[in-house]
Amino acid sequence: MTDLLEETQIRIQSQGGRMTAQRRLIVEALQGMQSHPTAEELHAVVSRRDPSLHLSTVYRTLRWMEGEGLINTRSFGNERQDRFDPAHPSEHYHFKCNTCHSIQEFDSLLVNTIKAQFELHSGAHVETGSVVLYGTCANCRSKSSDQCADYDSQ
Amino acid sequence: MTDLLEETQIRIQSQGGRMTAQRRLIVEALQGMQSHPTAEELHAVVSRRDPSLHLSTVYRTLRWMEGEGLINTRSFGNERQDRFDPAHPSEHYHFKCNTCHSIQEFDSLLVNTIKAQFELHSGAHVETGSVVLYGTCANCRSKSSDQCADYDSQ
DNA sequence: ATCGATGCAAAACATTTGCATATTG
DNA sequence: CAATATGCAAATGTTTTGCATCGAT
Repeated sequence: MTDLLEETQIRIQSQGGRMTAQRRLIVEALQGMQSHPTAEELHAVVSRRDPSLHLSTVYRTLRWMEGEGLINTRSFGNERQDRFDPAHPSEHYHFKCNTCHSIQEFDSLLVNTIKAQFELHSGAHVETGSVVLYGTCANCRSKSSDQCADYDSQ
Repeated sequence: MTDLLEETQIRIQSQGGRMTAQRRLIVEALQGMQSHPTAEELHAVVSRRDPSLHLSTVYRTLRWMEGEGLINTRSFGNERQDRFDPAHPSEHYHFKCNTCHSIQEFDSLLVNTIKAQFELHSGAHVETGSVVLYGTCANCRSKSSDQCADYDSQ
């Protein structure tokens, strides 16, 4: 998947859908912000360009893209809201900083080993896996602990 | 933690709290059902013994236990509701069957390796990790595919 | 012109909270 | 008796949905 907008175009047309200004804004915004916004965060961004673009349209577009496999929906830690993640072709995993709440992606071949081990001892067939690590990111570690406190909201 | 009810007793008393019939029912039910019930599933169980026990009491008890570290709150897959997991002393991981939606626990030393690798290449400090595998459990695999379809609700 | 997408408001759903009452220690 | 926990109802926050209207093809 080279370009999310382009791929979205194709999917829309292939089912007689319509590319609207709203959809374009939403997909571009999602591409533009790295990391994994909530629907509201995404809405805040697109609102700057089109203040009348409604939150429900953001949700509808995101859920449709999810159904198309263009994005993935994830819930981290104890956050109440869903986060939306452009669906990279290969499975990847996440680290979330408990201090600044930023999310990093990473990959690890060991997850395949974990899957294989579990399949072997349980008889299950494993299709996908989610790994989320929690801790303190390098950036927050380098700050003094009292500075970090300022970031510890939400 | 040998016995959840016993440990809960101790925590309650150590802070001038009170062991009520409701709390006892909730903790016993949580111990009794293996796996990871939602607040509503737990409420359904305790309701059979005390129909007037309110859902909000279940939530309040569960959240208090969570704060005490007696249980963990988890959200699996795209489920809307939280699930509550008696906090075993050591970290453990989960497999969820996409067909019957049952949850199995497992352990793997490899997760520590994944953590260490990520720490090394990112400079972060990793405290905890969550791993959830998804697929088809041994039980569902042994059934024919059309039988499985009956279980595929929600 | 047609049919799909949007904005809006209301519904749905999970969870939390305020408060009067009941219960525990 | 005093303080804590409960039941209930109402509030909160997130996501979904019905419907009249708008807009893309």
